[in-house]
Amino acid sequence: MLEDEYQLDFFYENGFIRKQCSKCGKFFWTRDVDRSTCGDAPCDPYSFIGDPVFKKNYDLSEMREYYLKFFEDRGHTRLERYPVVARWRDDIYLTIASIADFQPFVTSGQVRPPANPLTISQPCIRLSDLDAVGRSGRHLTTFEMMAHHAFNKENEEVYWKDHTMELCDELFNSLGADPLAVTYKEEPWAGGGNAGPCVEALIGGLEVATLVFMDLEQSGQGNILIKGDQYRKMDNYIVDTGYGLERFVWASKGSPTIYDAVFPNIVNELMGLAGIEHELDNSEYANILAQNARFAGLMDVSEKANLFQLRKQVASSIGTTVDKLSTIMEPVENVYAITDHTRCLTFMLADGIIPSNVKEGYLARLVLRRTLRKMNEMDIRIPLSEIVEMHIDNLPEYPEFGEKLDVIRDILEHEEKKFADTLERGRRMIRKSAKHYKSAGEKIPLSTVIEMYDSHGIPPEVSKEAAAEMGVETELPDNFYSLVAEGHSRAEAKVEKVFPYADKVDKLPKTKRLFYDEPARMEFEAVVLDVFDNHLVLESTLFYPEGGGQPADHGTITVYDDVLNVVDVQIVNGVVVHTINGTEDEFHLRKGDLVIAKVDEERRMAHACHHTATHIVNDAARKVLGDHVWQTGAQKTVERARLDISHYKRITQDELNQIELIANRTVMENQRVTAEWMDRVDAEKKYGFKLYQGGVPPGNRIRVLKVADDVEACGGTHCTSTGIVGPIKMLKTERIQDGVERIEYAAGLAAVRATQKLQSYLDQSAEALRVLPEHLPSTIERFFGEWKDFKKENEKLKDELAHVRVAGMINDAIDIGGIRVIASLVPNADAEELVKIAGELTREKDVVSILVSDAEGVKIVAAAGNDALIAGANAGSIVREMSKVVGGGGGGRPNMARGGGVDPLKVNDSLECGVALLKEQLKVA
RNA sequence: GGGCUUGUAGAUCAGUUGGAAGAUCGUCGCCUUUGCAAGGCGAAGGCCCUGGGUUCGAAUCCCAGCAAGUCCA
Repeated sequence: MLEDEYQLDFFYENGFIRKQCSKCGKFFWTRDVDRSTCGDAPCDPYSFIGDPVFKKNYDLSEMREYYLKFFEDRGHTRLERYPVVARWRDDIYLTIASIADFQPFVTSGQVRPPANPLTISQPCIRLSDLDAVGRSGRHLTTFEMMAHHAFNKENEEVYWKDHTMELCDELFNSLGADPLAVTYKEEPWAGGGNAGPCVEALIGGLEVATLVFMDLEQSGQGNILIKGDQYRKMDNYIVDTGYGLERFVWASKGSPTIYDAVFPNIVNELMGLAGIEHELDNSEYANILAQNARFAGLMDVSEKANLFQLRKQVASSIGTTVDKLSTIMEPVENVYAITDHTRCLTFMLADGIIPSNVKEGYLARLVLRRTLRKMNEMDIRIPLSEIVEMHIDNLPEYPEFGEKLDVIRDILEHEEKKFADTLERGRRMIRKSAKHYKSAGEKIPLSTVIEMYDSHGIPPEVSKEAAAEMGVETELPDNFYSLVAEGHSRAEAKVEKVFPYADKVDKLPKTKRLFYDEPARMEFEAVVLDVFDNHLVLESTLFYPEGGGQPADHGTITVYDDVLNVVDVQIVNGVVVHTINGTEDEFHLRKGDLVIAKVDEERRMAHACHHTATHIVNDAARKVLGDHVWQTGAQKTVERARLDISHYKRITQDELNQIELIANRTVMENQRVTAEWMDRVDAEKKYGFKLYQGGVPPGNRIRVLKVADDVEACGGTHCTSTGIVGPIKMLKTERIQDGVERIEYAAGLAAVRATQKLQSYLDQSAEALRVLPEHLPSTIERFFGEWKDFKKENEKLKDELAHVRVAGMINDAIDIGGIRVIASLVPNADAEELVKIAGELTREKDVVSILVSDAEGVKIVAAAGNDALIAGANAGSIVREMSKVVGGGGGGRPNMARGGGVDPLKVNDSLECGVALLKEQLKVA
């Protein structure tokens, strides 16, 4: 079936023939009648190294510009790149392909494309082959996907396969590629719920472009089977191409590795710092790298076993040993990886990712720490920010990077310190553990190494190294990381809550939402469209459904004489569903009834104040903390609101005060709050992706809300001007994740109430201490100091008291088998005092003391001096038995034990019991 | 979003089965020394993160919170 897809006029008219690869069996198109292989790895090895495929060599910006200009000249609109962090999507963190820019709404046909056809060079980040980066000679974490896209609809076709192939082929020809060297391999493509035929463009053994003709979508009813899944034709069909900028540059230069082609000056600089002579003019050295890249091109080197295979092949091809080769290659590979990783970090941080322990922030930290480890290994002792600065200088076509330099430097310094601390902490833990296993004469077990990594972030090599310094071996198998993964329990798939009547609701027309046009109106009449149990759908409503962190409106709906309470309002696919407190039996509503409804105005106003305040605070936070601040969540209630923002440090009280001041200033300026329905594409162009801080709404048109300098796509109900918000009172900050700060505040009347509450805390505290509130800090400090002094003095007095008492008590000792025994009641003494007395008494070696007190129930302490112990006395068992008598328990060591009970009347019985037991122990009849 | 680890003296950390809060470094005082480095003797310094619970008794066990670290999606 799919075969027909590739029978293009373009091929036939341009002298191509379809062949089947003699090695992999796949079909491909070529102009070369003698060719028998498809041109892709592993069927064809790299031939471009040392033998560039284009007539001229290009650096990144030249190549990018050439490409974009080429497509611009051929009717495409050039688009600015999108950020590497996919702010407009909630299903992926990073931009992994140019088409990701247009998913999901443009590709689904819901939103018109920003231009059609268009061309773009989109920086992408893929961390899936992290281990291969540096080793394979071709893998990068960050690359630019140059692309031209055409979005076709039935009866509105821009262009499809033939023209796409034509453009691609023309591009190669214009760059001076040998037409006979270019092959186009057929390779059906599927991913992310879509699929379609695809052609890979290959030259010199290198895949440089992928041309996807996306025209299928996954569907249970589909009749096209690809890789076991069913697909069906889509109404719209999309030309999704991807040309690897870095690969084009590499192919144009023919350097041994892609790294030497893409950022040669930084590679050289770092090689120098690492003390490696990276002389590509040296043909022997260049040959090693080239051979490595050629062989690596044929395999996946992210696995250790494969890496060894690679080494073996390269070693034998140049006539050396694996060991010798490894000592040459490993440092070079590390430097390549460092160069690549730092470029990745440059894009990540400049586009606003804050390193964190969750989400995309974790990915940034992962790359960052990996880089630091490699730098450490290579003994490159410069701040990370210096390398990042080199990249920024190297990428003048991204002027926005330079503007972020100060924040980036700050973040990097902070992260470097953090990692150094973590490692130092880890080394200490390992040393401790090593000491333990050394004395036992054992290796450090795997479980410890896993825990060090999993719970404390200490890479296994670091553990091993630290242990080795102590002369202890470490158990560290090759499949360490998979063992770590095994230890993790599988996350349970969460069951998403589905509205039970979703099917029926889907058939109803979308509810007219009146609250946008008439934000001040609270009463309305409407016709009932349908009723499901206690859920009610009206044809129009003033009730705001929960959304955007704003809770649902409450209120009443009156029908005939029944007043029904609305306790929840949700929106299901554009249909607003009101939930009534009660069951259907209790009220009598039918389709077509006319109801009078009233929204709880106070609740709505409180929400509106907090919602508008949230935008104001967000704006103020960005002004105080910096432009990297990004809203990651928000929630409003009647009493308070909270805003989560990305920030790499804790917010200080001083900063919070500033935010509060700026926010209240915005309020006092009484600026108009405006909401405007805009075309999505226009809005994005005008305001950027900051629009989507509160979430990404669906649809072609979005509601753009402007509050002060904050512009966001927001569907909430708001105050009409900032003055109406009233005072904004900061309540607290909280660190909900590393890199995410939560600010809590109250606005309007809630702010006044919050302030009053704080005031009452102060007043109550001041009153309790009988001072004025302004004297609280000094008074409390004094009190706390005095309390500590009293505590110490109390301790001292008890010591002295014990000392004094002891003198009297020792005289009352009775002799039991040569041991002096003091068994007595010490009235009102607490356990602490008894211990002191007993301790004091038993400094005499031949003494056993059994003390009982009637404070707070019964306290019992027994102690035995050294001679008494030898004679058989055991305070522990004495106390245990005595405690039973008074209805409690106790125990301790033979020389000192404590216990107690609840029955003070049995104090004497208990003492007698203790003495009797002691006699037994001392074997005195 | 899920998992794991940790909060004890100024710092780094011990603290057994629940039963007398410790070590090392640092600080202070005295001694030794021509001086420095160091050594000797001694001292100060603890809401054992917070709040509940279990218990005669909690740094220790349980629950909740706060703070910190870390792995993964």
